[in-house]
Amino acid sequence: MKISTKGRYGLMLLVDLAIHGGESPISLKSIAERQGLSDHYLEQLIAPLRNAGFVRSVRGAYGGYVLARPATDVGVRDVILTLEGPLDIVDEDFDDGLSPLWDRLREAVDSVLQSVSLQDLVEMRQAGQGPYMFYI
Amino acid sequence: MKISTKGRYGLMLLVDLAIHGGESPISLKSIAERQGLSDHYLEQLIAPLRNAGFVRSVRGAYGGYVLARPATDVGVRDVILTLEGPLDIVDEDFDDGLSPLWDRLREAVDSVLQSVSLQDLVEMRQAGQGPYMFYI
DNA sequence: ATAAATTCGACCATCTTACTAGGAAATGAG
DNA sequence: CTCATTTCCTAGTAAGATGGTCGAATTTAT
Repeated sequence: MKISTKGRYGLMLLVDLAIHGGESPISLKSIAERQGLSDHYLEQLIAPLRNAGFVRSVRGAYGGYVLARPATDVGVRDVILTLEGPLDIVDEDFDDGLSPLWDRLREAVDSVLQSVSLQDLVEMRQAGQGPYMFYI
Repeated sequence: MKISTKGRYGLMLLVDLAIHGGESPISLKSIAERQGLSDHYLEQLIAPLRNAGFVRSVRGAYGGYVLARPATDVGVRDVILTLEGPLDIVDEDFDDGLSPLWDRLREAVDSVLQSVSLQDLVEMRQAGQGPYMFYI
């Protein structure tokens, strides 16, 4: 019952693009260095994000990636869905007679993810890095 | 991001015990037949449930298992926790700066599971098997 | 041309899942 | 006592997912 590093790296990737990105594209290498990740692995994660239209790519020297839409218009649920596949809590094709329970769980998760945008994550990260950080 | 068959079989097991169980113990074999599962596999699932005190076992001929507590006193969250381990949405030992998001997700899942008892599952199953079943 | 990038396809080690197999130990019925 | 029944315990295992690595082809700014 987990969200794997696929989804997490993917979100970190987009957050980094939102923070450091502007007009000109940003290379995966620079993102990987900033976030301490493997740039070769990030390639595999950004491919579906590109296909799904979250980012645009610019090939060649000084190329890289740019957010295709403003961070406020990118839903975390859609990103997770793209990288992790359908967020079924249980395997659908096996009936245990408890589907109302699994439905309620899925709705609960869905509702949280639905309510958060990429911009929210940006602010979340910046709050975490700020000089006045407290754990309440 | 799933609850595996471990947790689901475990819940089916306890629901079956709650429905068909009374004074005398019920054998895993009979449960396995009713639910269409492998009795040998169920053994492995009921072991932790026994250790956690959800069921009592009676060895020997005409032995089996009995619910240790009334179904209303058994929380679904505790059962899942016993069978699936901590229901962390993400791996804790890797900081992506997004912990508030993961915390909210865990709380949402926790709150749903917390609110459901084994007795609720019994009624859920019986409603699903009744003659007047509608999908709203 | 050359260096910096993306893109593409193959490969691999480790872990989890969902089992199966076999037997030892306990216990009630006859 | 003995035997069938049932729990209890330890291994093993096939398939899939996870989390990568590696090498090479392609594109493009300078």
